[in-house]
Amino acid sequence: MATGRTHRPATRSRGIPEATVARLPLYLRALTALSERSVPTVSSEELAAAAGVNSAKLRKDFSYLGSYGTRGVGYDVEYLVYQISRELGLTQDWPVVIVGIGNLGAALANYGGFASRGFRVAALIDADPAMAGKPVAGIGVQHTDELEHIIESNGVSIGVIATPAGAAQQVCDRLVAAGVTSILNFAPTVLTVPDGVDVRKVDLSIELQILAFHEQRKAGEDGGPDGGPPSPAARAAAAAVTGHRKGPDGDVPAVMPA
Amino acid sequence: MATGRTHRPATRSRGIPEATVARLPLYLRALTALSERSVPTVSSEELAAAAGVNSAKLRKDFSYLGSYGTRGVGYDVEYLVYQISRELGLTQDWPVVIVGIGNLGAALANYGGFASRGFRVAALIDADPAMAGKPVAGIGVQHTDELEHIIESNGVSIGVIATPAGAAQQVCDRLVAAGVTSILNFAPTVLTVPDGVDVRKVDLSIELQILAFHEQRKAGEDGGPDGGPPSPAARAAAAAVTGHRKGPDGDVPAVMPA
DNA sequence: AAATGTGAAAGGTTTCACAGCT
DNA sequence: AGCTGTGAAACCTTTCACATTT
Repeated sequence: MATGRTHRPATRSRGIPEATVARLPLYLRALTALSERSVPTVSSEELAAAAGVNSAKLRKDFSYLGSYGTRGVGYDVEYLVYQISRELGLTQDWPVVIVGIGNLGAALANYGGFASRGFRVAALIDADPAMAGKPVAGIGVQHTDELEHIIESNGVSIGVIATPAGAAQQVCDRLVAAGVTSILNFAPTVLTVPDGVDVRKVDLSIELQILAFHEQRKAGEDGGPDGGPPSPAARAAAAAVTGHRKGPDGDVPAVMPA
Repeated sequence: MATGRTHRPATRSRGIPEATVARLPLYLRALTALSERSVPTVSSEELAAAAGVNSAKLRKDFSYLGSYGTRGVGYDVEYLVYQISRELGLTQDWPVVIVGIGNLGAALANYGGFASRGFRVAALIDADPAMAGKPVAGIGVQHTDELEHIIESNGVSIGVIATPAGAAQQVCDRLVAAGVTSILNFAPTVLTVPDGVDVRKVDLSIELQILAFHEQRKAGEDGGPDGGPPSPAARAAAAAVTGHRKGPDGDVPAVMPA
C-alpha cells in the first residue's frame, strides 16, 4: 500500500486507448494549422505526415473517436478540429495554477500554449515573500499562503508544479487537499498522490539520459563488437568508482519515506 | 519517404527494451538518493516504491541488464548506481548546446540536472544579437552564426532546442548538418530529421491536454452515464463553431511542407 | 479511383507466479 | 525464510492488408 497509482487503468466509458489520447493533441495541432490556411479537407496520409506518425496509426486512432472521415475524400478539417477538441475537453476552459515561479515557472507562465486552447493561468504562486505582487507574464505572483483560497475560489482542478524537488511533495499534498485532481510535475521527484488524482511528469534530465543511452549505442556501433556483455566482474572496484556528487540531480532529491 | 523516423526500432546489440531504458533514469535517481544516505542494499520492493513503479517491473527491467542482485538480500546500491550509469552512458560526459535562450532556454541553462550527471552545457546560442555576450547561468550567450563552429570544436552530439516553433526546424537542420545526432526539442513542432538522428520531444501543452482529457472523464463520472457516444450528429453546426483562434499554440505553428 | 475503417497478425510491455539461489 | 530472476499469460499497441464506401 501507500504506493498509490501512476496512470489510470485505461479509460472509462468510451475506452479510448491511452496511446491514442496522447496523440490527439498532435493531430489537433496539425489540424489547427491546416484550418488557418483554410484547407478544407485532408487525407490520413497528409495529416499523418504533418503530425509525424504513420497513416494506419492515425486512421486507427480516429476510428476510436467515431467515423469522421469520408471514404475517397478524407477528413473535414474544421469538423475534426471540433471533435478532437471536444474529446480532449478543450471546449471548456481550464483554470490552471502554476506553483514555483523561478526560471522555469516564469517560462511556463509566459508560454503561449497555456493561454490558447482552453487553458487559463488563474494564478502564479511562490513561497518567496519577495516575489509577492511582482507581475510575471502580466499576472501578479501570490504567496503560497493563498494557495488553498485560490484553488477553491477559482475552481482550479489542474495544477503545475515547478518548484525545487524538495518542495514538490508538500505543494502536491496541499494542491490535492484543496481539490486539484490533475498535476503536471516539473520537479525531479516521484509524487505520491491518492487514487483519482492524475500526475504527469516532465523531466528534463530523464529525457537527456535517454538520449545519452542511444547516443552511446550509436558510438559503439562502428567501434566493432564492443558494448558487449556487462561483464559482472570486479564489484569492489566498481563500487569504489561511484563517489557522491553533491546535489544529485539539481535539487534536493527527496526520495519517498516508503 | 521524407517522413523520416521517430524512435529507433528498439535497441541494437544488448536489446534493452525502450520502456526499460526510459525507466533507468528513475531508478538511478532513487538509487543516488539512497547512496547519499549510505544505504548499502535495497530490495526490489523498496526501490520500486521509491521510483514509483511496481517491483515485478523493476526486477524484469534489471534482468535485461544482467543479474546484479543477490537472492535473499537485494541489490547493492553502489554497484547498481554504477551499472545503470554505465548502461546509460553517463560515465562519460556529454557536451550539450542549448539553442534559444528565451525564458525557457534560460531556465534550462540554470537547471542543475544538466550539470550533474554527465551533462555539461558547452554553449548557449541565441539568434538575437542583443543577447550575445550576456551571461546566463554563468555562461556567455553566443550568436547563432557560431553554431556550426561551436558544435564541431566541442564535439557536441546532443542539442536542445528551446526556440519558438517557427525557428525549430531550421535550427534542427543546422544542428544535424554540423554533426548533432540527438535532439531534445521543446518547441511545439514536429521535427523532420534524417535516419540515425534521435529526437525526443517535451511539449507542455500536449501534457496539459492529456490531463484535461482525464479531468473531463472524471467530471462525467459522477454525472451519471453521460460522456457517452459522440453522437455523430450535426456536422454543419459543429463546423461553424470552430472559428480561428489567433496564435494556435503559443508560437508560429510551422507545419511541415510535406 | 481514391481513401476510410477495421479485423487479424505481429510486436511490445506488464503482470503473475514460482523455481531457484543465498 | 527471503528475495531475485524469469518463463508464461495477459494486455496493449502498432502494422498489415483489404473490404467497403463515396
